[in-house]
Amino acid sequence: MNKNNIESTLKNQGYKLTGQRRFIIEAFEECPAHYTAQEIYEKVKAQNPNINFSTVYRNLELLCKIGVINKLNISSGISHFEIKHDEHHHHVICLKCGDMQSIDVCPYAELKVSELDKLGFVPIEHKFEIYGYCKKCSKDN
Amino acid sequence: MNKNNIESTLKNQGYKLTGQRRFIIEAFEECPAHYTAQEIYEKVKAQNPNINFSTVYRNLELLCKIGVINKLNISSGISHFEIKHDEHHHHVICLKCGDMQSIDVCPYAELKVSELDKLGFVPIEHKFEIYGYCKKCSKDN
DNA sequence: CTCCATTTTGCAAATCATTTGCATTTATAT
DNA sequence: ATATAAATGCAAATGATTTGCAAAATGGAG
Repeated sequence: MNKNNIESTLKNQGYKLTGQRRFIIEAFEECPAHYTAQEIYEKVKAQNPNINFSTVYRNLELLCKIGVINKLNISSGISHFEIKHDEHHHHVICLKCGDMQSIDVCPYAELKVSELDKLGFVPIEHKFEIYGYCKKCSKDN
Repeated sequence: MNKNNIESTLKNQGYKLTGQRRFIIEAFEECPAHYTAQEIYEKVKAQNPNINFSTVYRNLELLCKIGVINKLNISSGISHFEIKHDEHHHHVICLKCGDMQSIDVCPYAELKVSELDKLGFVPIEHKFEIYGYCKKCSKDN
C-alpha cells in the first residue's frame, strides 16, 4: 500500500481526494509505523495548521473502512492505526513506554481450528499481541 | 480461584473485606464468564441497590492489581473482566453481537520466540483473539 | 465490646478518547 | 463555470473511565 494505491482506492469508491486526506495518507507513508489519532493529527497539523481533529478521526475511520489501514485496539485503550502491509503480522507492546513493534510470527497459520468448528464460529480476523518490556525499558529497570 | 481464595488474597494484602467487594466477587463466582463493568454493576445492584458505579470500577481495578481477575481490552473498546482461571486461555469474539467465548488453544506455547530475543523484548503476557461471527450471528445473516 | 486510624464508599463532577449535528466549504462530474 | 453531493471545521454530545472529597464502614488494639 503506497500513497497512489490509497488515493486511487479512495476515488474508485467514490470518495473525494481532499487536501486533508492527502496529508493524512502522507503521514502514514513517511514512516510506516503505528500511530494514535492524536499523533496523526499532530503530524498533519504541522503541514496544515487548520485541520480539525474530527476530520482526522473521520478519515481514519474511512481509511479503515476501505481497507487501507488497520485500527489496533491495544490494552492501553487508545486506538492505534497502521498502514496495511501486504504481509500479515502481529505486535509486541511495551508495558512501560507503550512502544509497539511488529513481529513476523503468526500463530494462526499453524492453528488447529477444530475448536472453532465445534463452536460454530466463523473466523474473520485475529490478533496476537505480546506484552512485556522492550529493550530500552527492560534495561532501565 | 474461588471466593475464599479471593477474599483471603484481599485480606493478606491489607485490603478490607467490604460488603460491596463480597458481592462483586460473588458476581464472578456465579458464572465464570466475561463481564463488562456495567454488567457487574447490574448484577451487584440487584443484591445491593445502593452500590455505586465507581465502587465497582475501583474494585475491578483492585482485583486486577492483586491478580485475581483479568481485564480484557477487546476491539469494541469496552473493558471486560474475567476471573483468573488456572488454565490459561484465549477468546473468540463475535463481531456482530460482541459475545465472547473461551477457547483452549494457546499458540504461544509452540511459538519460536527467537524473534523476541532479536528485539531484546522481554515477554510478560500475551493475547490471542479471533474475531468473526458466532454460531447465532452467522446463521442470522 | 468500644474506640481509632485507616480504608472504602457514594456522590458529583472531571477526564479522555471518540463521535455527532450542522452550517459552510470544497471536489469533481457535467 | 456550475450544480450537487461529499467533506470540513467547530462546538457540543457521548460514553467509558477516573477522581476529589466528605461521610461511612472495617478491623485491630485496648
